Amino acid sequence: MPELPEVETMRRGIEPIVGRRVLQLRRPRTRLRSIAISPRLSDFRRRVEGARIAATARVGKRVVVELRPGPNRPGEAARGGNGRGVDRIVFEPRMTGLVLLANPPDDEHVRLVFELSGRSRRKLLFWDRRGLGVVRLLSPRRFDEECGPARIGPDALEIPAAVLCQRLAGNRRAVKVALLDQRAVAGIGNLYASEILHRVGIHPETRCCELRPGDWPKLHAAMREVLLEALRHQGSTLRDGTYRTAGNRPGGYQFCHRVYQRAGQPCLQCERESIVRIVQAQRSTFFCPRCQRR
DNA sequence: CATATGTCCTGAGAGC
DNA sequence: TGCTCTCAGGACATAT
Repeated sequence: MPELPEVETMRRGIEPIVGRRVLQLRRPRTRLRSIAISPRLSDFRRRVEGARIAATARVGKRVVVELRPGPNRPGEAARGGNGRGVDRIVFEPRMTGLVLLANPPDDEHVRLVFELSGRSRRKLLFWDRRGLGVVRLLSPRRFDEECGPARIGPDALEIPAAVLCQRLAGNRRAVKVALLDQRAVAGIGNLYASEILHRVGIHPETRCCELRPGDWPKLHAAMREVLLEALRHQGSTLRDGTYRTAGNRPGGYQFCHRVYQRAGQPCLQCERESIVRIVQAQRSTFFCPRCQRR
C-alpha cells in the first residue's frame, strides 16, 4: 500500500525522465482486467505522444508527471512553459501499483508502458498486481478538480502543527480513522497511521475531539518523524513483497516497524505487553495497550 | 453537513 | 496435493 514515503521514493526514482520525450504509449494485452485510465487510450496517446516531460511531483499518494507540449501540438506551445497550462500524468498506485523505471517484478502485471526518448531507450512503467490503481492524463482544470485542495488536503510533510490541529480537533471519529482522511491531511495510510500513534503514545480509538490541545504538537512531531524515517529507508516492503522502488528494489523500513503486522509480538517500547490487532473502519490497526492508553 | 459502510481487484495463505 | 475460502486496504460511491 504505497503511502507518502513509498510514493515519494518512487517519484525520486523516476526523476531521470525529466527532459525526455514520450515517444509511444502502450497498453500490453494480458489475461487480466485492464486498469482504469482516462481519457481512453486513443485520446491519451494523442495527447501524450511527442510531449516532453517537464517535471515530476507528488500530491499525497499520487505521482505526478508534468508535460510540455510536443512538436505534434504546435498550437499548444503558446500556453505551455509556466507549469500551469500543461497536461499532467497522474499515477495513483492505490494498493499494489508501482511506477517503475526498471524491469518490473513480472511482465503479466505491466499495465502501461511509456517509451521514452534518449539513447538508453528507457521505459516508464505502471505495474499493478491487483489492478485497483488508476492512471489519468489531466488538463489543468481537471487536475485542479482531481488533485486540488478540495480533494486532497495539505501534505503530511508540509502541514504546520496548528493547521493539523485545526483540521482534525473537532472531529468525532477515532484518531486512527481520521488520519486516513486524505482531505484532512494527505499521505498517511493504514500502515503509518498505526506507527505514528504508537510513537506518540495515543490509543488509536481515541476520538480526535477527546485529545487535549497539547497532544496535537506531539502527534504532529511523531507524524513527521515516522514519515521522514520511512522515507530515509525508501519505504516499507511488506511480507507480500509488492512494494518496490522505481528501480525495482525493496524498501527497508519494514525492519523498523514497531506495531504494524506485529500482533502477538512484544512491544519494543515497553518490552512487557504484546502488540494487539483490532479492526477500525474495516482496516487493521495495531497498537500496544500499555504504551497507548485511552 | 459529518460519519459509516460497501465496492472494486488479484494472489497469498489457511484450512480441510 | 489441490481445492475453497478469507483477507489485504486506497479511494470513491452510496447510505445513514
